[in-house]
Amino acid sequence: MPQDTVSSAKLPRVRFAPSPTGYLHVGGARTALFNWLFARHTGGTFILRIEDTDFERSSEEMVGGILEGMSWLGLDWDEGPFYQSKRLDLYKETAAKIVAGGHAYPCFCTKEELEQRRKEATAAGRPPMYDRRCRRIPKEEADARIAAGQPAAIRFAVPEGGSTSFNDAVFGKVEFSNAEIEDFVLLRSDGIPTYHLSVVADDIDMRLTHIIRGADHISNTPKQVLQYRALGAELPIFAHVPLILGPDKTRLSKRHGATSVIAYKQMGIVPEAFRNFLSLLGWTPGGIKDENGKDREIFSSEELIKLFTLEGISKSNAVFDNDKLAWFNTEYIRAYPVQALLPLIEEEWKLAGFTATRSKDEIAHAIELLKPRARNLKDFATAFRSYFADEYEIDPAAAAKFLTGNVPTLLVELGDRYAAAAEFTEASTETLLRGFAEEKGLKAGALINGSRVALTGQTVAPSLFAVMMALGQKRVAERLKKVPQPIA
RNA sequence: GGCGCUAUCGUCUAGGGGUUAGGACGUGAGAUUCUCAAUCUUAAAACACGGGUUCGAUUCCCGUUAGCGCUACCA
Repeated sequence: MPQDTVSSAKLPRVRFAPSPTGYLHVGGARTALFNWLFARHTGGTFILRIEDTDFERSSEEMVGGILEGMSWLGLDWDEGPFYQSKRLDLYKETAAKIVAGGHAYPCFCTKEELEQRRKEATAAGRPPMYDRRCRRIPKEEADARIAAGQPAAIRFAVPEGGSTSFNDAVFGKVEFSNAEIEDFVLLRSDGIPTYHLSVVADDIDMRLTHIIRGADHISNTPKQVLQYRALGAELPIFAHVPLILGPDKTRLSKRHGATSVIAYKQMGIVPEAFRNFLSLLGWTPGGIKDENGKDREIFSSEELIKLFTLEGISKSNAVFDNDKLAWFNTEYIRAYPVQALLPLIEEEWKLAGFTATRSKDEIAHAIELLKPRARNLKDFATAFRSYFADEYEIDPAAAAKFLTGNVPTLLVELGDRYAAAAEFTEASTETLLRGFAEEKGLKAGALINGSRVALTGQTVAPSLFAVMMALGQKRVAERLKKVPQPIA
């Protein structure tokens, strides 16, 4: 046995820390997924932390939405959810420690004053950074003003010279001149921490080892590094993940359509498909070949966990491609065993207020038949309705294409033949139809296509005789006899 | 504007000092003729630009351009 066995203290601890100011969006979900994958890959701990210190914009409802999205994606966490709103004491203590160390000071400027000065600075072409005027207030005076009840925010005293850098696991060394970093607010005058303080306080308190988050946080990182130093805490490893963009290459937002993860569920996307698709946005296992020597794209959760590394994260932003997601979805639906698909389909039926009037076996048979042609779970409640219930619409376009001439009339007669047929197998139904077509002197194809529309209401369907087997003799006969006749 | 980051087909990406620059999605064409958004075959499609370094750069370095991010008592 190696004497230096892995102690649990060494295992990675990571977190997903959404702000409940909206539903779980695609970008957040991807961040959560990467953290989860990393934790599961390394045997580490995945923590969920709700960053709800913006009381005006946060809501419990949004927390519920985020949790719902996480569970839909199958991302389970080991600790939490922790709520920052319940940990305010920790932030106050942390701020006090930074002040005590001489790295922060009270600031008496009001929000209005600051805004005014910022406006002036911008107008004058100067950088709109805080001018640090309160930093020069003597300690006695500051103490006196606080004692007198004047509200004060706590600002971090950023070093005047030099630079602050960190080694990012994705981007490498990133350096910022301290002159570019303003004396940011740690604690607001009402005692509520800002993001800058609460992340650091929590990340230290929760003993996080790796901070995997969106690249939009790169610019914030030096502010956090400064606090780690002021607190004498060990720096975690930062890994910034490139952003997900819309088709127009701007940051993905509502303008691009669905951004909430739950919206994809509602569109009939299978969670594993979504997860697989998301995992490959901004990350690559590095050219894993399939048996044909082609790069693989379909990976099970287990494979993803096994393959995931921080090194595989790419540096450039990725565009969210709905077409590719749709492809993953069809691949997953196709590959799913019926038994796995059934509960998902049943949920769709429920949502559509639909009741399948079929036996379990008939349902399973139909699903198996339909899987290769499904684009999403919704299809089973809409386009494929005729396989599961007897009320269904005939697509007018399909009727216009194939229920023409004397075909409808002949289909009625064909219905009688099927009703009277002694045998009803895939082979026998085909023989019967082809014989009937020959007898009537027209191409079998015309009757096949017409039958398909009459039987399913659709032009997209499996092989007609397979469809007949799924429907059964009685329904085939009835539906053919009920085929709508052309009005003229 | 300032600061930071990035740059391979339309999109996701593999690759990496010498390659016919590979795959996938999407798109085009053909096949199947029992339809189809299914299936099969096939085609078009990329190293942003300019300088270096080098025998040789798509690959390494610098610059330009473009894109994105940050620039709050939001997170």
